[in-house]
Amino acid sequence: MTDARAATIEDVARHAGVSRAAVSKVIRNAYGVSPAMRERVTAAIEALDYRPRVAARAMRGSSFTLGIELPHIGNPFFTKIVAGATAALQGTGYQLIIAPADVDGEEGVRALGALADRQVDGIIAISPLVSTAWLERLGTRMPIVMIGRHDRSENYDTVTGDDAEGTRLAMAHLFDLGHRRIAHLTRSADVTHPGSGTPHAVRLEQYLASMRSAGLEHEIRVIRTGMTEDAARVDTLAALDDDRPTAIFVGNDELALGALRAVGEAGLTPADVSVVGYDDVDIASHPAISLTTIDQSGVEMGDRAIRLLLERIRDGRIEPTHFSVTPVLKARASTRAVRTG
Amino acid sequence: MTDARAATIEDVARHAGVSRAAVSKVIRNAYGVSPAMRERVTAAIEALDYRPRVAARAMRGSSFTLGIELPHIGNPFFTKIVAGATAALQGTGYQLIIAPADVDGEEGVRALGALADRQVDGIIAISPLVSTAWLERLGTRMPIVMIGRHDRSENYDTVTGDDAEGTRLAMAHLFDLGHRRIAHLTRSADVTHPGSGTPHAVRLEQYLASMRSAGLEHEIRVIRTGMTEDAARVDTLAALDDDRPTAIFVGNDELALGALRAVGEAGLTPADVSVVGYDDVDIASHPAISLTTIDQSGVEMGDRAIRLLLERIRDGRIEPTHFSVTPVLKARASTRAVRTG
DNA sequence: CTGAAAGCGCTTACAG
DNA sequence: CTGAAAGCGCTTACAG
Repeated sequence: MTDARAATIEDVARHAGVSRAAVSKVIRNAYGVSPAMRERVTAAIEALDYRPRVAARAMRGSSFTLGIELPHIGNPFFTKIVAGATAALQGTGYQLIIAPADVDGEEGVRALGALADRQVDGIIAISPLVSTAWLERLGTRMPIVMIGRHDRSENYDTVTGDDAEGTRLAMAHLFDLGHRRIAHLTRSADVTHPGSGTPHAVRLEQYLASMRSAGLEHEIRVIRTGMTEDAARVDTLAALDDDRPTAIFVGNDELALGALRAVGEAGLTPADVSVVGYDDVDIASHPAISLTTIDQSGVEMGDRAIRLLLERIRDGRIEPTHFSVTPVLKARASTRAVRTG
Repeated sequence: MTDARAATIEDVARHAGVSRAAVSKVIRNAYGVSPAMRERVTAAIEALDYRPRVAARAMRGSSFTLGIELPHIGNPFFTKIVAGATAALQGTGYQLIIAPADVDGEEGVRALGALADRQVDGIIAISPLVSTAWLERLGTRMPIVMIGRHDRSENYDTVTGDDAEGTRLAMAHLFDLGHRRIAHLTRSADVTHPGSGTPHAVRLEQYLASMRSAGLEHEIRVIRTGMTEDAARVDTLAALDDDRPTAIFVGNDELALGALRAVGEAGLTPADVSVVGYDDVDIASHPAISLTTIDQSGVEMGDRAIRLLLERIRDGRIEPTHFSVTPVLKARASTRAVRTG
């Protein structure tokens, strides 16, 4: 009835006939509380349906909230990372909040800043488009795990896939199938800046290296596109010209789905143009899609990122840790032996 | 250098030689600030790289944060809702945080509670598995928009698809193709409880009604499954027995993809067993998938939910509003005319 | 083991 | 237009 405002710690203390400090201790499971007091307080909490305000707690202690910055919520690979993180958080008392940075590339700073402003106890940043210096500064303020990028720092942990190795696997697979004219479809130049350490940068560099060491420098062809499947479809379609490649190594699965769509729309099949993706999102294994790709276990990445964060928060770890997952080739029907003619 | 702790409003006030109240007014763009003072404060904010702590603001005013509860982050339809919401938030000064409830059905309460504990200024709840009474109580405390469920309340807004109409479109399409033996693949009984108003409940009821009014009561077959594509694959496979249906109307696209996979694994094609989904997720239109489905515009739902929330927060609207999007049939290759034999 | 008091960083009336 | 003071709901030393 008199539901006007939710109970506060003051209400609970009064109801139980104890001090606010005592209630606080019970809530936090702190030492120095008699069983009798614990019982009375617990009963009062129950009776008043009391829940501590996170904002008030955050002012003095911690917010029991971990934040994850998502560059593009439409990408199912990121979704797998979040699923892994969510599962790892079960029973820890911490809550995950996601800050989507969907709109454009510059939004990463905003999303990360928004998490910091909310006093989260730690942040997972997925291949954020911010400078190492910026992230390092944030890392002095709170625990950070960066997923994806290969640049390291004393101030934050990293969880990465071995993108060079993954790319080598993909290229070797195509070479084995007899392909020589292999194009690479990747994001715009600002995401693949050499030395930036982004997954896309590393994959591009290794693509170039693999082509060169196979003596195929003259066959190198880099196609640029945006962040979405549809952008990839449009840009692939434009690249299926007279001089078209026999295979395309694509920077990630979401873009590879667009490339596959383009191949179909051009009246071709994987027998004409093979497509390899990267990530192994769920739909890649669907028989109708059957996309050859590199599995880099997003679930494990999310799980690991949470563990690293909790180590810093609860165990007080300071030294940076760098964890790497091993990529695995998933050969499927979207890659075929090159036509001999 | 002395980056020990981030600047507070006190630091800014001192730097600018004004009171904290003055800084607060400038931040909030409140009335009664001379241009000169505004300029000095702005300069000080810039110089100190000051950002107000959200937790502190939330204690007195608002958190400028909106929360969205996601039942299952793996479902790309929910992802579209989030994308619509994110876009609608651009330039409003509000930030969206997502609370995933991925783990199991009961997690909805936890996720919603977590958002409430964080003093968000408003909440979007996607078909939450909580009672109307529970949600109503929450609605007295903060603005709420519920997406999906058809139950209404004086205390919150709703954004729904016309699930009965969408189901009618799907069933009419199958009838037109000559199907009679049409099964319905849906979630477990606790999600389709009659009268609960969940989308799955409404779709199930309309499936039954459509079958009955077509004189096909004896062909009714309801197959139950879990929340994931893989669960749907397994349960569909089990249903492709000697007495198998010629068509399956599936509760949503994610499950329909699993059903499609099962059809393939059973050595059949849509020419043997047609499949209709619901939602029109992106991959449904991929030529290799080509899933017939009902488009209910998740992006528009997310956009609308944000607008309704902001109306309550900023304009002080009190009367509940109910918004419905109109479903559209997307007929594709996963539905074929029934074989005459 | 228990509690009174200070303080976290803001906003909000209220004086001036 | 400007500022001093109270207060939001917690946690944290510090006494007792």
